[in-house]
Amino acid sequence: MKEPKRYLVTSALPYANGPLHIGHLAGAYLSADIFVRFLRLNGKDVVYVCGSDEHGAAITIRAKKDGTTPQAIVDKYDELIRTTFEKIGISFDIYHRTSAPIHHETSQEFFRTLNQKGEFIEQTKEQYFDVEANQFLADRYIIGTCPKCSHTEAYGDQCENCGSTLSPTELVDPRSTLSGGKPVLKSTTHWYLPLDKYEAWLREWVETGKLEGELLHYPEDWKNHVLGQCKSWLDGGLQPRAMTRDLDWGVDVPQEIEGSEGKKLYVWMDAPIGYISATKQWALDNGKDWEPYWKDKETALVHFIGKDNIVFHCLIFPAILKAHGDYIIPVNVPANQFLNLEGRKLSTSKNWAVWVHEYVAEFPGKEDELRYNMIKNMPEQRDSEFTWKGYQESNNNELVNNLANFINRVVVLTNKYYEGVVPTIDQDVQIVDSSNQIEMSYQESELVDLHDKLQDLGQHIRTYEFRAALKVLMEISSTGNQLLQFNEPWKMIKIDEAPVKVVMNTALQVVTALSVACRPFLPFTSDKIRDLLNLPHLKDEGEYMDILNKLSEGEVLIPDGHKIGTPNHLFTKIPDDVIEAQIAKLEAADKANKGVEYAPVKETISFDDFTKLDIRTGTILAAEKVKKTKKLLKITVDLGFEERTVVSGIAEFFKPADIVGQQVVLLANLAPRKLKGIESQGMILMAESPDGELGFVSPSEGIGNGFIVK
RNA sequence: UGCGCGGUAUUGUAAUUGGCAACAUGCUGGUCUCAUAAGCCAGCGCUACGAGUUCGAGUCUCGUCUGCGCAACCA
Repeated sequence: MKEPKRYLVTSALPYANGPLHIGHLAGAYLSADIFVRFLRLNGKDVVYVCGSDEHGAAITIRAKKDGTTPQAIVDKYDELIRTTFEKIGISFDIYHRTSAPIHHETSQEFFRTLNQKGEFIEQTKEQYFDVEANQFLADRYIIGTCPKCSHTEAYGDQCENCGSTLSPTELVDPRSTLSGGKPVLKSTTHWYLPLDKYEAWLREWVETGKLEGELLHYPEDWKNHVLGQCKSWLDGGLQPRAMTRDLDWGVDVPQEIEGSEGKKLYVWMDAPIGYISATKQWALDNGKDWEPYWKDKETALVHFIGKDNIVFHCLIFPAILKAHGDYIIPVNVPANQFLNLEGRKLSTSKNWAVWVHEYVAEFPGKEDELRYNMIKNMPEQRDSEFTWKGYQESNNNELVNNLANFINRVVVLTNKYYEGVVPTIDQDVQIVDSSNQIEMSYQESELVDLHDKLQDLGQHIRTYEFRAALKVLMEISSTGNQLLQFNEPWKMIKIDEAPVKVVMNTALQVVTALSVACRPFLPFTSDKIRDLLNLPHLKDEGEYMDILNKLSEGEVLIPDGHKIGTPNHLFTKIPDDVIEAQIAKLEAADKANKGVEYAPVKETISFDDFTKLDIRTGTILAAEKVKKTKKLLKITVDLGFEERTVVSGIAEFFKPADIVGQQVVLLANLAPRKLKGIESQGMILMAESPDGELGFVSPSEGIGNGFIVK
């Protein structure tokens, strides 16, 4: 495969329903930003697009809850997300939004074309409709009683209690989570994309990189988990997928199509096409032509996403593009895994997150410090973790002690010895090189080494190994520290000036190289280093390529006689109290969040209904984990007059050994039921907190076993 | 439950085809004084468990335990 003529890079569209947290950054934005900044520094033709995803039911529901309009919600978060990205230095060529007219037109055009080409299948199905909320309900918005285990809080697609897969119509006594009311079945027609029809070419394309005989990518360039998940889907057999929904907030199905009334495009017929409409808007704004970026085979299309989006970007969106015709499909989808925070999953609803807009407000001027730690811990191959302690350490030990300190040493010494002027050197003077060797060590050999490292760094970025690339950057800085250390210019200056000039000149070349090489990762720092060197800021127009060329031609990067600036600390240490405050804030937010939402009170029952229940006191005699299950414990309860075996889904919260002797309250006349082959004879009553934590309900001290509870 | 990706030093992470287990941090000792109590040098310490294939296994196979994800509109 040839070097592409141009690149079109996308990051997943953030949903305009909340602010950005560090998990978003780690997933789809920082990596893409590094990639495109590097391409620009190599003089490549690249367009980087993104935008707010502003449609869908969640936004409508949110608006209803907040007593406002969907448009207001979307405007608020689009603005917040947009400025947050800008502050943290994500360098989109355009950040668009899916509410823009040009996007509605583009996605409708896609739908129209697919419809005309006969790609869709129309199907009519019965779906639950919430009369009160006046909308059809997605499976997740319906809860009811599980037909298999009688769990009363089963979702429309699955029962979390027994794990069985359900369809909403199987639920006994279904109710809407929107209004709480009983939904009615109503028939509705949708357009389905027959993904099963595309399965063969999708499989060949993903697994071999070949499409219609043409090699489009090497599968070994794709990440393991990306290939794995695609194969998993393909092996499971692709199913036709509805491309329309009954919603009132989204892109209309084109009006001239029969039956389009009240129908909106499904998110996957909407959001990814946002990449295309964003490109169109960018072209309009800049007097360019958008089409080569999406239609020319010499364009490399790269989607940066989180792992939850893999199948949509690797299978469904390519299928849509190909079904439409004329469009290219992605050459790679370097999905990242997930970032955890202090040992727990990031969660917007539980407020367990570091919000990026808060970070930039609380740590002004420290954007690169966050970027650095996040790139260092980017979940490239597996889930990884952000901790405030780790952030502090990487800042203090690596950015301050290694990088900033090296640059500061060079600037200070240059000012001290040469009044800030880059010294002219004698090429024939030997120095000690950075591996502590003196044989054949002239400035030239040291600069060859620098050239190799820069090349190595670039190679890692091209193969989406951003952590490895960052490591090389820090090695360059370490090498600089060693160069100073081994040559000890502060001693040598008293003996012989010639080698000091060589060392300082070389160190200044390294600093200049760093100002360019750090650009993709630490854009703000790049500008600061350029200021220290009294060189113009980078314009991101091929400067990386330039310095590589210069080095291979044996030219210097910063000329003799150039007057540099005065010393200034690039990074400062972050003290313990700042970190402790952040951790405390996180915990406080988490605590404040607990117990906020109460489930609504259920339907009134008669006293007779209540008396049907036989509830008894008891004590746990023994407990053991049920093999091959996550949640189940087999528990033996003493009821005084007999012992009962009960299988209970509490293993996530209690260890078997800890609950022996626990007094409990047991529903004793519940119909026995087999769970994992063990007969459960009753139900231990538990209190469940709004976020799903369980606690025992137990009689007060001194109450014996087998007593009736009423 | 199926399927996918994992489990590596105190901690966080690396390891093209099976071939000396690497980097950062930490800790111990040494050294330097240009620099932000920074730098540099030396040392300490590791492949979840059990089996198999192999001259050789972190890597391949099987089993066990275990984390996460997808299926199920959170990057």
